[in-house]
Amino acid sequence: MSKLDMDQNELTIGRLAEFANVNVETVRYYQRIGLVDEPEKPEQGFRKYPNSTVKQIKFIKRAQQLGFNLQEITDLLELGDSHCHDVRIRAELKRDKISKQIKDLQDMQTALTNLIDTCHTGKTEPKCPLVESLFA
Amino acid sequence: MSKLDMDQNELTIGRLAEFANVNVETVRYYQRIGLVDEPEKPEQGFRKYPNSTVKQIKFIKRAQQLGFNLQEITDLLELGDSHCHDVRIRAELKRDKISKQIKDLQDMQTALTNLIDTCHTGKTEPKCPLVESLFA
DNA sequence: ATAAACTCCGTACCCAGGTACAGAGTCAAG
DNA sequence: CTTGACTCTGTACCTGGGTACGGAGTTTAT
Repeated sequence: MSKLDMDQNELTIGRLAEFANVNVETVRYYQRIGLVDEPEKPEQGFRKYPNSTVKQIKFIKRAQQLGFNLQEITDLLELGDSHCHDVRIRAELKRDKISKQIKDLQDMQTALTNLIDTCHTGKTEPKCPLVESLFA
Repeated sequence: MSKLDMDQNELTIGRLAEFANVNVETVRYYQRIGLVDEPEKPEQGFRKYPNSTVKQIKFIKRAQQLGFNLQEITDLLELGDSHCHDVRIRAELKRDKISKQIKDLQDMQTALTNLIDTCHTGKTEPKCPLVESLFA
């Protein structure tokens, strides 16, 4: 095993960030809030990060895309491998929350569409019926 | 017209906030960002707000519920009565944005549901398949 | 051996949309 | 005429998810 191979498993923060497609400052931020472990600082030189941290950050980013916030992701990671049932419960809760968000947005959409229709009817009104109906 | 009637049309900030169902600090905040006009401070006593400000704040709150942010609401109010066509365009743009948000959330929902199904298949796995598949 | 590039550390700042609070002035009721 | 409730003003703080920066120290390439 060459020194180069070792290096790929012992990343500096810059390379870690590069592989994980995040900013270096983001990694430090995740460490600050306890979402990612910070390796001990060696006597000599810079901190070394294992390859697994790349995966962990990618996990975080995927979970964010699913609508989990960082606190929820922290909780998920703390649950870890052991409490599969709890993880599923959380995923289901999140799915339900998303359903509600969708419903709210659909209501907004409907209301907006109604307003826009109002606006279409009165062509050259002195006052915009859309604004008027929001005021009413 | 009694003095009491006058008072109802000349509100203090506290009564304004009460009628508009917002916090006094929120009114001040809206004034700070130029969303609501701040009346001149009289030589003697406190500022007086016209009843129309109540309507204006309620408009803001309704528009927020439709997904407009305060900057967009500022723009809408500046357009005022005159440019009905522009108002309609903005409403349509907002509606389109909401459509996209709904689509994104539906994608999240699908992804979460798939993960939850994965979780159901492996009953008593040593590692949670849901977490594993997020890591993969 | 030196310069560029990187890391470390602490702290400050960004966004939106407010909320909180201190200290002073003012108003209204009893 | 005093007491309690309200207003005014300025400034600081909050949440979430980062980003920026300054002045070290360290490493790597030439």
